[in-house]
Amino acid sequence: MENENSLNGVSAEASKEEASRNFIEQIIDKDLEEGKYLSVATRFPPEPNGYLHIGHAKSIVLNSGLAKKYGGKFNLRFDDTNPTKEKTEFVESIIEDVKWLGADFGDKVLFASDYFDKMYEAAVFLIKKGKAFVCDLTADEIKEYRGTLTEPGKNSPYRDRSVEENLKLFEEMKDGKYGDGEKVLRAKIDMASPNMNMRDPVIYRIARMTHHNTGDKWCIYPMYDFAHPIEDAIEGISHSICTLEFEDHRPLYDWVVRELEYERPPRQIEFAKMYLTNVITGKRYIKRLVENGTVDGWDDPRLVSIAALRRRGFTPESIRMFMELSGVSKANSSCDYSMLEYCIREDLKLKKKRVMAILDPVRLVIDNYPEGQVEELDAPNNLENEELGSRKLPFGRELLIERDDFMIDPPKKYFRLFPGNEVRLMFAYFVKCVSYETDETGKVTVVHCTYDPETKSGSGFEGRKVKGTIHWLYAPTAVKATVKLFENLVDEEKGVYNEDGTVNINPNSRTIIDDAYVEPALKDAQPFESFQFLRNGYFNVDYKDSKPGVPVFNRTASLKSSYKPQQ
RNA sequence: AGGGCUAUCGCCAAGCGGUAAGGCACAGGACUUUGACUCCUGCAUCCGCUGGUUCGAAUCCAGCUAGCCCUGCCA
Repeated sequence: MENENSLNGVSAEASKEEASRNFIEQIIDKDLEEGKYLSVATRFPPEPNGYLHIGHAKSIVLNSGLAKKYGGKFNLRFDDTNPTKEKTEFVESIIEDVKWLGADFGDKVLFASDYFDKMYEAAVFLIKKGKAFVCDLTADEIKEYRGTLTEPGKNSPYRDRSVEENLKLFEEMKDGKYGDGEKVLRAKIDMASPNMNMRDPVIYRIARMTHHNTGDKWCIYPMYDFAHPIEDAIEGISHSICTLEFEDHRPLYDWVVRELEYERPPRQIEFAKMYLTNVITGKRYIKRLVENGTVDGWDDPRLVSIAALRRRGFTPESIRMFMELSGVSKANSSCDYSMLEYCIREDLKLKKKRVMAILDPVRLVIDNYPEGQVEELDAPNNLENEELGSRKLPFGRELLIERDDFMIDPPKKYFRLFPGNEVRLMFAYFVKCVSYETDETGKVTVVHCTYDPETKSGSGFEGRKVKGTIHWLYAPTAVKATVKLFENLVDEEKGVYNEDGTVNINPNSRTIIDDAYVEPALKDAQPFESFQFLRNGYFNVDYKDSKPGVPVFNRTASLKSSYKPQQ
């Protein structure tokens, strides 16, 4: 019955999902069963005030995934109720990132600001019910009146204004009769509530700012706690999923939808944000790193913004797999980066061509190979996926191999090249090291080998086996390329943050290799193209630094290795 | 400290009174034209602590402890 063919972790995970549902799905199941909702509608409601990062991806994948799973709808809605922080630049980048992640929001982007008229009407409705009042207290006074965590607040002296007066005052606020901050509209709830959010929260403030969407139409703007439930209700959201810090706001959320008398009010559910261990996501920290040149920009491949992950070579599939794997709960947690790396390797493994690149070259000369002779060898692009076909590789007397694939005096269990040892050149012949040359500093400059024509790859030679297989490039046609290797931006020994608010940067977070070499065909690799460089990892063509014919490769992830160099 | 939430293997995370799933990581081994992949094997006698209820508790009760969040006219 069950699909037994699970090539990757996601489908295996998906079938398990049938048995074990996360706590949100359990709530939804129950709601649907009880007829509380007829269908599922979710949303991702970012404020357009910055770039999206891996943490936001959790919410996007969760919400859009839920809608898909339950055959419901998923909305992308900008929560743009505070013009002082928001920019069109960010709405564009967010749309791009959400699309890239593969979340289906039905081709329409929604804006909270499109509901400003309805929110205004809702506020008037509350005033008429005697549930909201215009307050003249200053911000400082409101704070004073609010009380503290352990002491109740006290009522505003303006709390008992008549409905008529409130109506008039609120309209005047809208019409611009008052200066910024001069008056606010407040919900009339309970100044003695142990929940600070319920102590007559401000629901509308005056702010003369040009809004990125509505321009100068409004000088009053609704607060999050008032606006959000209305946005959800207008869109027919069933389950409004947000993060843990809004748990205390739920009573207010419920108060708003109840007082506004919505028929099938949305339900807020909170989950724990997912973090990655030892990464920087804070805007102000990243801003500083960008400004002081520690990183290239907001999409520096060492960062974990969606744009950075994309540039580094992560795929939407790998991000989604990561979110599946890491689960959903209410316990604050921080995932190891290794889990994300596992996902990208898993996704790329069968999809990408496996080619040869030499990151740190040393010359290898096959002494008994005819000078001037060049042959074309056939090399499968992916031994585990025939569909990727094969390519021809030039081979001749002078090759380039990886410097650490040769050792003059190797430790035990080193089974690459060393004097007297024979290894296989991948897709080519067995070669045996006969001698080597060094420069005056003792650095190896040339490795001399002899090859055995009988051992040609694909010839079916079974005469003897070798323990090691190394990769190589035919020197005359190898293409020089730049390769960038990355380590965590953060110094993991020290942890992310210092007491003084600075971050600990790993001085070796990026290694730029200008004289790496790749196969001839890679000269024309296109931006965002990915390859596995055999034995070196997965690499992706940098879309910013590459130029036509001169690719720059970012290492997305290394390959795992159980080889431990011994003393 | 007033309120809210959370505590299960190094990291995620199932579990919902019947005697600790799974994944990542890690460690062995097999296989191998990537020391990769794949495949085996191992990895919590114990569920923050202490009591209690029960034939039986990670799951129920009580009390503690620790962590996170809340006093924006931010979201």
